Amino acid sequence: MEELKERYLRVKKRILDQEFSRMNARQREAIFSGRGPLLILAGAGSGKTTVIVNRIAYLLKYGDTYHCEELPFGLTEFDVDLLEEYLQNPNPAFAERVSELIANRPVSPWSILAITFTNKAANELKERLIGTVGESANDIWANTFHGACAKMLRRDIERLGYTRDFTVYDTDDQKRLIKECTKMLNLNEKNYPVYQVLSVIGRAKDKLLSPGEFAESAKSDYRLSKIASIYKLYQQRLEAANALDFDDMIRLTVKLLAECDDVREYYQKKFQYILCDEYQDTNYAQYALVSLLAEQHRNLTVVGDDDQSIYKFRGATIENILSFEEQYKEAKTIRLEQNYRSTQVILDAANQTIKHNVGRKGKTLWTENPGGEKIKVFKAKDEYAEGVFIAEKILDEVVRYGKNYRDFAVLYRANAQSSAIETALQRSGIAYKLFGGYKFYERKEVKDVISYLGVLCNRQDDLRLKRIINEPKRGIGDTTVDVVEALAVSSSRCMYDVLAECGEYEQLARSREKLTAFYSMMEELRAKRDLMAPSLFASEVLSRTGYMEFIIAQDKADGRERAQNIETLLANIQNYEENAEAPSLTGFMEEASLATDWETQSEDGQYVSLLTIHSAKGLEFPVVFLAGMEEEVFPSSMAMQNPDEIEEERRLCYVAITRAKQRLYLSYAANRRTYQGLRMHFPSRFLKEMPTEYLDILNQPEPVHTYAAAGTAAKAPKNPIYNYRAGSSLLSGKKAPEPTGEEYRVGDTVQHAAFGQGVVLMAKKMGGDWMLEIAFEKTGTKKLMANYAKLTKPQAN
DNA sequence: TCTGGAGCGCTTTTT
DNA sequence: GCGCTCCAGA
Repeated sequence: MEELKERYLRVKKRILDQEFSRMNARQREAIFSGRGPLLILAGAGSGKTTVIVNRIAYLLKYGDTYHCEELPFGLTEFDVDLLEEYLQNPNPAFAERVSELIANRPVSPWSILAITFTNKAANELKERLIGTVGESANDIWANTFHGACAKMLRRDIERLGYTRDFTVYDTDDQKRLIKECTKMLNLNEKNYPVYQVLSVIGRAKDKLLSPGEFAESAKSDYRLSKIASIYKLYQQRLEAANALDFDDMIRLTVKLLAECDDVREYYQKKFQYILCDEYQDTNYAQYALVSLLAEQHRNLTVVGDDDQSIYKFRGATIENILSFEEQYKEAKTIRLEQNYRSTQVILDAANQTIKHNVGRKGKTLWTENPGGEKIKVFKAKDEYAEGVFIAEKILDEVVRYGKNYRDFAVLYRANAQSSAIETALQRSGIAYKLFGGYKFYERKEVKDVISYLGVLCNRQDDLRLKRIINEPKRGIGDTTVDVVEALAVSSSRCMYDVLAECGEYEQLARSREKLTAFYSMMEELRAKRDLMAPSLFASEVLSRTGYMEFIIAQDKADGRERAQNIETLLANIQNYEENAEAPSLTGFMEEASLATDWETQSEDGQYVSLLTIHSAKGLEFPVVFLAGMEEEVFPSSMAMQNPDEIEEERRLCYVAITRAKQRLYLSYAANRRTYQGLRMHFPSRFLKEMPTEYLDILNQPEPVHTYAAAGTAAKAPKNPIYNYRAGSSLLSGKKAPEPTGEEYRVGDTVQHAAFGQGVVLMAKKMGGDWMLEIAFEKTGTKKLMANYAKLTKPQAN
């Protein structure tokens, strides 16, 4: 008997090892690691997602069997013989019986919760799960944090005093509401700019601070306590509107689980295994959520990499990963350091770059892929030329290496950078797909339609009611709207309810007719809401409200495009209807508010991907272009004041580099148009941080007049990238300015009495003087007026 | 109540 | 370069 057990356990492990033999030993350890908390410290490209997918596949098929010492009931010698035979010669005919013999209480798909951050990552995970375990993967909860929370809230939010028809407010809605609150409190919008207030409130919510708690903590700070009062009002308004912002979705789910024992127990029991990807990017609220859910089974797997923490701005705290072992004393930690994605050259460049960060745990990635091509660096004269370079290289690679469009990604720091690249790709006829950016659901006309539908689902939504009550124009002006709102506030009702009884109010006498007409139209539509399919209902709304007509009638240049966007919206609703299990209008609205780039899944994929580095996180591409490698672009000018933020930018750079499997192109523009106008740009410090031995400078800049030409001994760094040239080519086309006084051009070297020597980044003629932006060698970038600052130009030539 | 024009300040990154 | 706000005028 004893012998049988030993034989069984040995052969079981060997079969499992064999089945997962494509994984390395560390990865297998992670996959087979049984119950209990597990921390996987996974470097970029170390097969993190593969481990998650395989771990889930293992759990579904075998349960936690690898370390299990029990024998299956009624195991016979014959069974063990079969297993041993199968190990030597895996005959598919016996596969099922073998699984049966090996498995130990397989886990059901619906008992697994896998959480990611971005939609893109969630979709990727879902697809790979379906590819690995088949259709049963659809029952796995593989969602973003917000997606998972929305699911839980739809079910039980009534316990918190909201109704199930709650609306999800996006950032634009949030901003409008905050603006209103700021005004209501008689605070000056200049002193309390929306985006600042928004971020303070967001950070408070990330920490699960209620308005009261936040006010308490902000007591000693006048400004913060004012913001606390905005927060308080904002939250009241949200609740009155039966609306949740993104942060509320997490916060309220935590609240729901903390306050309702039965709900908590339900999910704690349900989710036997919880896996959380990108754990380094979780904030406190998300940490609390995961902890609560995992409390009972304690089968929590978190995966993370401190070098890839790039969401500090959103309240992410690295402590969550650092303290994991403390929180779960029995936790097991596995480090994955072997990289399967990139070539050694790419890895070395990434390692060298991230080494410049002080605050990190330290980790060295290695790979068995030796060598690799050098990283190609290109200097473009401006952002459009950068796009042209990328387009040319893509076509070149397609021809030379037989690559498909889908093998390429163009990454950039900020969405605004995409347009020049798009133009170039379009002109070259390259199919591309833009991820994120100006999101479809943020377009005015789309948002208007969504607002109509929103009010029709959730009558309490004053914010959206105000948006559409006079769109198209119905003669209901601001004054009337203000009166309705005031009446609503004073009677603690919503504006829609006031409209219902507008006949009773003396103040509304003049606009009564118009208000009633609007109200009865909305009521008529509301009555039809549940009788029609969502897409049909939406078209009905469009025609009945006159909105579609209104859009078409605007025969502006973008009228067609707007109409088309609305058509797309209708198509999306239809598409949702066909795919959702139980389609409903609210269901659609939820998807619309969360899934920003959802239409991406269902395409054939023959396109180049254009996306920000943030949204490229967790993805990989054979060939990566990293555009805009310039100071003030990347690192972003917003981050340059603060060393901590520079480190975050550097981690972002690390993420970007490590997306590439085979080849990496870095490009930068000597001149770039931003909203500040055309400006000269310096190459990014991150380029300088990469050892030149890994770089292949594609266009050796011609010998140029740099600092040296201006009289200073050659101080230019040895790295050839730093031989920037006066980027005057773009400006030189202009007429020569009249010869009075000194002329300034971008790229000129100038001397200032106090600041020393510098290079002109931007020059604008203003009156008789010049407004200059100058990068001084010692003191950094300054804006000055030329005459006032008494600049001199050392004579060159 | 609606429209148009001037003026200003702004966007980093995601859900 | 854009979008928002403010203000004047119909």
